[in-house]
Order: sequence, then structure tokens, then C-alpha cells
Amino acid sequence: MQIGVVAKKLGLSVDAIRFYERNGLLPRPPRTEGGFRRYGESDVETLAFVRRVQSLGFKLSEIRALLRLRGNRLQPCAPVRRRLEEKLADVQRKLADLRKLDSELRLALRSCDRELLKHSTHCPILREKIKPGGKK
Amino acid sequence: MQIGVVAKKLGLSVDAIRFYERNGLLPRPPRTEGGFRRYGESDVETLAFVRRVQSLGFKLSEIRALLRLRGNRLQPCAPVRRRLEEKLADVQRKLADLRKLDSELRLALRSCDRELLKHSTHCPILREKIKPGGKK
DNA sequence: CTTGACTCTGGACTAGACTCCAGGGTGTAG
DNA sequence: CTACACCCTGGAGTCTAGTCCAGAGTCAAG
Repeated sequence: MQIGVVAKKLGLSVDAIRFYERNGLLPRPPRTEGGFRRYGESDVETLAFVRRVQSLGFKLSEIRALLRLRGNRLQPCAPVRRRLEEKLADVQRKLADLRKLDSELRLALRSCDRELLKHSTHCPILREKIKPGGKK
Repeated sequence: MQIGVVAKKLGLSVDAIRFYERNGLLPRPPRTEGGFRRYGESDVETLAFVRRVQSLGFKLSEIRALLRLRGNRLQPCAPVRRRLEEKLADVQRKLADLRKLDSELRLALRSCDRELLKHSTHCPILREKIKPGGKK
């Protein structure tokens, strides 16, 4: 298979595949005489793995590490589990931050509304009336 | 006040303040003869505003727009309200994405656990056993 | 052999919010 | 006057995950 076929199969761009190769997420494949990359099924699987794990929120540098594990003949679950747990903890933190943000935005909206009821023209957000509510 | 004092007061870096100035988030202050920036209380307030609104999830380009509103003598709440609502909608979308991610990570962890119960050494994440579960 | 679709490389560019740097000038205490 | 901390500018670098490009080469069909 040449690169365009693989790209189409996986819904990625040709440039993205070459980018993954440059960044050690995909082994350098054999080439034709003219220098075209020739890929096999295992490359497709590797790329599918990359995308799947990426959709779990891992960044490329982390995926590189997972790929090294995947290269081992014995494939221990424990390190993967640990990484999944860390990622889950990240997600929890982000969720907490976003929930806080959500409630602060709602608070700000309510203070706008109170001001509108009073027919005031002074926006309370633009004035400094709201508590700082520090960012992490 | 010189820039370092302001920076310390607000917990920002000197570079960040100069960066804000370059990007139109802070008016160019008067200078000493030697060229040092001299700031007043209103600059501190502006910077505090920037940080507060930033902590509400606005990006600097959006904050610039808010600052223009803030500069007006009559300060209509409606445009601010509209922006707050848009931002709230953003946050809702991000929350939904993260919740989905959360459940996918938990799913992946469960499949790890099932494998461990079987005393298998093959990690199911590294093998391709999990459904793609496409990313938006 | 020509055409057209595809591929190659290396490098530049994107957004966002800064940080870091060199090389030089300023302010002030002692 | 000397030290020392601080400040100035302009520009480059950081991080992420790619995209876009020019200019050149290759492959398969007709």
C-alpha cells in the first residue's frame, strides 16, 4: 500500500502520517526503488492504535511510550493501567475546573440580570464588583 | 509604581505585563525620563480585570473586546451578557466531551481489570480489542 | 512516450499565551 | 563613584499537532 491508501483507510492526511513517522510513532517503512513508502497491515494497525489512544486523551509523546510497551513480546497490563488511571485523574481535575467555571459564569449572568432588573446601565462585570475567584 | 512592583502585586511576570501592553490589553503608561514605565492604580485594576475575566475562560482577544466596552462611559450589560452566554455554551460543550472521555477511560480500565482476573499477561489496550469509539 | 495522479523532501506556518535572551541603560543606597 | 537590582528593546523560542507549500521525482495506464 502506498501512503495515500493508508491515509484514506484511516481518515488521516498523508502529511499526518509522515509527521507521525518523523516523530517516532510509526516505524520507517520500506521504500520502492523510486523512494515511495510501502506500508503493510501492521502499519495500519499501529496507526489505528495511535488514533484510538489519542481519542482517549493521550498526547503523542505519551503514545510513543505506550507504543514501546506494545513492542514488547510480553505486554504487561499494569503500566498501561497506571497511565489510564493518571489520565482519568487528569480528566477529573479538568471536569472539576469546568464545573467551577460553569458556576462562576452562571453567577456572573445572575449579577447581570439583577442589574437589568434595576434598569441600571452599569454592567457589574465591567465594574469590579465580582470576587476574584482565583484561577489555579 | 514600576513594572516589577505591579507584577508582584498581581502575581504576574514582568514579561507578561509587557506582553499585554503590546497586545492592547493595557494602555501604554507614561515613562520616566530614562524610559521606565510608571503605573498607577487604574492599571492594576485593568490587569486584575484581565486576569479575572481570563479565569472565566475568555481568551485575550475576547478580553480586548470586553475592555473596549469597559472603556465606554455608558456600559451596557447586554453585550457582556451575550458573551457570557456564549462562553457558558462553550463550557457545556467541553463538559460533555470530557464526560464522554471519562466514561471511555473507565471502560478501558474495566477491560484491563477483566484481563487481570484471567491472569492473562496480554494487555487488551495494547492489542486491538476495543472498539474505535470515534473522536468527534 | 505522455499524461495525470500520486509521492518525495525540507522547511515554513498556524494558534495562544506567554518565556527567555542579549546587550545595553537606569535608579538608588552607601 | 560603585554596586547592584532593576528596567529597556527586539526578537527568538516554547508547546501541540499538525497543515501547506514549492519544486522535483515516480508510477501506471493508454
